[in-house]
Amino acid sequence: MVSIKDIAKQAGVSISTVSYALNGSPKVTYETTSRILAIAKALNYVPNAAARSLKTRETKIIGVFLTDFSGAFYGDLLQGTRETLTQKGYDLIVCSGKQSHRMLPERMIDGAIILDQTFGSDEMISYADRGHKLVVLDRELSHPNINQVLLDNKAGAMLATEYLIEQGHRTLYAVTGPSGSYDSKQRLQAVMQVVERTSGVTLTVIEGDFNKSAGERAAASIMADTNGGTVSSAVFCFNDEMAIGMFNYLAGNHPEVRIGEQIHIVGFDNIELASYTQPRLTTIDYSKRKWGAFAAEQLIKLINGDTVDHERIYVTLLKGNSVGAGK
Amino acid sequence: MVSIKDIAKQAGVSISTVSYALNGSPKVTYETTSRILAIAKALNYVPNAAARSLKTRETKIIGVFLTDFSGAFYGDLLQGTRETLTQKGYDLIVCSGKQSHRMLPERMIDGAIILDQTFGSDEMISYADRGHKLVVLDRELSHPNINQVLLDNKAGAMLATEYLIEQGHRTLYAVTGPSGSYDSKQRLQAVMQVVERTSGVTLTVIEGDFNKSAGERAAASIMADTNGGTVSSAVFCFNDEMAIGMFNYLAGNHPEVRIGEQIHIVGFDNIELASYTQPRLTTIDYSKRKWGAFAAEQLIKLINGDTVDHERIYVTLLKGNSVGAGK
DNA sequence: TTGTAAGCGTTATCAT
DNA sequence: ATGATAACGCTTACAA
Repeated sequence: MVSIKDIAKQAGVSISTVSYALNGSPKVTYETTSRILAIAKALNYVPNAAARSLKTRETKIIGVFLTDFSGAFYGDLLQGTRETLTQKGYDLIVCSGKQSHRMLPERMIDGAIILDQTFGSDEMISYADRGHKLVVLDRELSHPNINQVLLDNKAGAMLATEYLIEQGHRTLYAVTGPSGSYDSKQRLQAVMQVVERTSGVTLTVIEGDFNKSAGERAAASIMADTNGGTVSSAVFCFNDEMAIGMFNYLAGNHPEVRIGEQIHIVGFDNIELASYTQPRLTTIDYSKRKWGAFAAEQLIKLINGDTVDHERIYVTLLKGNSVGAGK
Repeated sequence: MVSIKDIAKQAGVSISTVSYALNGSPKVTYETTSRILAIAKALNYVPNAAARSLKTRETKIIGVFLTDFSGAFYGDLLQGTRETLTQKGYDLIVCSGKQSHRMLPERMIDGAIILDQTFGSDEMISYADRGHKLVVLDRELSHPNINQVLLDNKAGAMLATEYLIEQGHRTLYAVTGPSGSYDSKQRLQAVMQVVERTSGVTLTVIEGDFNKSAGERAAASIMADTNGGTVSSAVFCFNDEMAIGMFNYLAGNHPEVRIGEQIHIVGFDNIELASYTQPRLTTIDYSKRKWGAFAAEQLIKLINGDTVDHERIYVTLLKGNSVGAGK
């Protein structure tokens, strides 16, 4: 491995001069600087990150922590994050799994953006207490070193529920996320709020887990409830994944039940797949890229010691054909 | 930041004893070890990655480099990689973009798995020359420090082409990837080989780029060619993404043309979306998880100085309903 | 303008 | 069984 020491030797100067030169310090003559740069290039010199960050106590790398790499959902978010970070002079790495948590306390990254239910809040707080900077995307967490960038879940859930009611539906179902999910809790609260202030509406809550299989199970249960779709029903799945599971189940087991006629379905997230369902899924849309970009921005501010308010990502109702008018 | 120095002071021992104790060396008494461990925990001690890897010259982290984070395609691959790496005591980070290339030469990672067309082969070779270990998933590269784990592109392309011919189709189209793509080149070669040894088959090659839009353009061009689908045609899209672009274009612009009847389509990759197309896309399938796992395994072997042969991922034809019999 | 030297937090060799 | 100490490659006062 070639180090600044080797360059110094070659150039006949001291290592500090080399260091200054490499970092473009004006303290070194243009002449020596360019000579040193030339030698560095000739020797194929590459700085050693470990040595540098041992000294500077920063790595210029931000970590994004996800539950898994299933991607479909995260692509745009990461793209948005990366763009912003690049522009601020930071690099981005994506991590998943308990093992990789160490990257933050061990200082391999300068900060973390977290969208990972399995990441403990207490764990995060203990990191924050030690001075590490975090942005959370999936929970509320109050700490000077933690910022939140959250979806406007309540607005989304209200939009969805009100739309179903507006369309004349009175037999509502809500398929939730896993019990620990902040997003799911928020959505359910909003749904109940809307239902409570509307008379004549019945709501059945079905516990799900944000996976396709939960959507299938929910569909089965609803079919049992509604006499095989004879009674019309309107379902708000708390994410698109489950809505699609529901589509699949119905297509496979009840081909006679038509979505948007006997059963009406709304999702949440507007994932890519949602635009390929037949009929097109009605869902809650928001800019995943902006979400990622905001998170990055907030994190950099935290790192720079700027004050930051929590951010909120606004959502809209995207009307597809999976919801029709109630009779 | 609390360091082993602090622990040493508290415990009234030297830093070397602390270091040994923390690393579970048998040189230190069980007594002192447990005392030191207790103090470390009490002080909330976390080792500093930079300092350690400055000394040990390793980070126990592997980087996977992708063209982008669009995920849909990479989820399983990364999952497979991560499982294998975890088992071998390594962590995984996912990187994308030119910026992040520095991680390898700067020794922030112990090795790299590369599936990124934009990563220069010459760049990789220069890294390999300096002793860095790489596994490439998207090109052939001969170097003692580089291993390849490649798809069996030829087999896949042959399966697809032969199937189309077998089904009685004679007017074939091939929609390729971008000109630089190794996978695309391999597939095209195999297609041509099959076509050349079969009489009465005409092949038209349409240049694509692995994106949906290329599939749309190709569809338009084929429609023009075949008098709006009046003449039957059979298309091998070199990936599913383009095949789906083709589905979209046809659904939007030629609803009267039925896939699997007037036009027959085969894809490559069997991405998740492929199972949602109507009709189900016929495609070339392979285990993405196994691909990732192999790559990880090979890389660890390289790092350990073991000898490694190149690996190959086998593929199969997955029959959907997007190809029917030719008349 | 350039050099000297201390120090970042570890590991590991050599003494004791 | 434990301690002193050098070293890893770099940054940065401070001195010259």
